[in-house]
Amino acid sequence: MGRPAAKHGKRSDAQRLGRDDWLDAAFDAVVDGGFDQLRVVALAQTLGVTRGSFYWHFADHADLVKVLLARWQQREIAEDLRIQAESSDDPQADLLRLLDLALARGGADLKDLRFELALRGLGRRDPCVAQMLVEVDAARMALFEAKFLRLTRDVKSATDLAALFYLAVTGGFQALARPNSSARMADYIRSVIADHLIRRQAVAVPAQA
Amino acid sequence: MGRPAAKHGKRSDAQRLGRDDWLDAAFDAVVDGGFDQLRVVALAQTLGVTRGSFYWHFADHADLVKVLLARWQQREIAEDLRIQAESSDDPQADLLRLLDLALARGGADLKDLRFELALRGLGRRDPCVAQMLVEVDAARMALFEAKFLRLTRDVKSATDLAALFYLAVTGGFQALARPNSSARMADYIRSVIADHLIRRQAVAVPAQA
DNA sequence: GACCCTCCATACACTAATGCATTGATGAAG
DNA sequence: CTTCATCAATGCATTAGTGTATGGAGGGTC
Repeated sequence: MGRPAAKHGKRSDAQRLGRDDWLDAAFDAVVDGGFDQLRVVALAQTLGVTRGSFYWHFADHADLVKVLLARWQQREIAEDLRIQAESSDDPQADLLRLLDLALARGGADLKDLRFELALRGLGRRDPCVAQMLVEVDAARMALFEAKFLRLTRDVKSATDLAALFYLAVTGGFQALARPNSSARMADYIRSVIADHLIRRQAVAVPAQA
Repeated sequence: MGRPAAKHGKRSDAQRLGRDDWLDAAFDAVVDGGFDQLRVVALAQTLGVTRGSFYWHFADHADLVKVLLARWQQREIAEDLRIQAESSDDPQADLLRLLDLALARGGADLKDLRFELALRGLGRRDPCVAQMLVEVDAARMALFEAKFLRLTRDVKSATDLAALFYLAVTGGFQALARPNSSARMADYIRSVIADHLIRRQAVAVPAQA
């Protein structure tokens, strides 16, 4: 069954594990199982080592979660900055690109998307996590508002559209993250949001006013 | 600490528990904690009895979940029919009422809303639960589509608007179910959806065509 | 008052998972 | 070659939670 091959310290084959290996495994475990199913025994098994290794890298289970969350937030901030830098002079195209990016998070297996939903589940109980999510949401909303503002030239409707846009995307997460969710579904959600919340607003500003 | 007051069969005071008492307690436990935190020991403690009682009413933990899910689905179907019966001749007013109903689920503490989110979390892993949710969603969508169809008179846009409406409402669940979610937030979400997805469509059909 | 049905307590066995201490292997630096 | 930091295995103690068997207590019924 592929057990550790020998008794004691047998891992000379250069697949020694680092902190990130554990974090990656934890990420995957959360993706399909949620934070409540995060078990260090399970991680150790998938990594092919015993728990003894874990407690060298992390203080305890809570520490793992803390670090995992911190890493996610860091990446989220980085992603945010990256997107902000890639802003073009066509807000409509930018919004469509943002929409694609959001609905395809984590590639075909939607890992990032599922992770974020698990995270929001955790945030429903842990006020600290909830606070983090509020900040992330605020940052994203700021992005959307800026884009919509250049489309509509009106603060009120830009704010509203950004909110509605984010609500719909969040709702789309729910729909896409379930098993057997087809790619057709993703395309439909994408087209509906694009048609009714992005392209429709463009009639007010023909090309670039 | 208010222990059972004596040793053995001390519950003559007419607070003998029935199956529904356990289900109600389980519902509350899921509302704040999710399905993964559902523990029969915890339920027994909140009900002031030992687990011995539980295993009289239910075969095991899985049985509890099964029955709880069935009861939820039944109530959901009943609610659906009730709403369908209360249909007026003003689709716009109906939609606004539906919106209010959806965003206020479970009263001020949003119990139903939080339960449904926990359920969707479960559905992400259990294909059987996912299937049930698909059916519930389809039923709700049918309702929305019917209303929007009377507003827009166009099948395509009615379908799209219903989908977008449901996406936004689902997204609203996420935003409202977190701790410290203000009533102002609920009002804002409600107004945004109403303004942009319901009232805006009414210009196409002035009063009743 | 014998009988049964419903609900609950108690006790026990079992599993899963954590946390920690100790020991051991490995490779790099000196 | 020794030393040292890093990573991993093992074993043990502990906790939490489940499931089950058994034996009631209480009340209704004939």
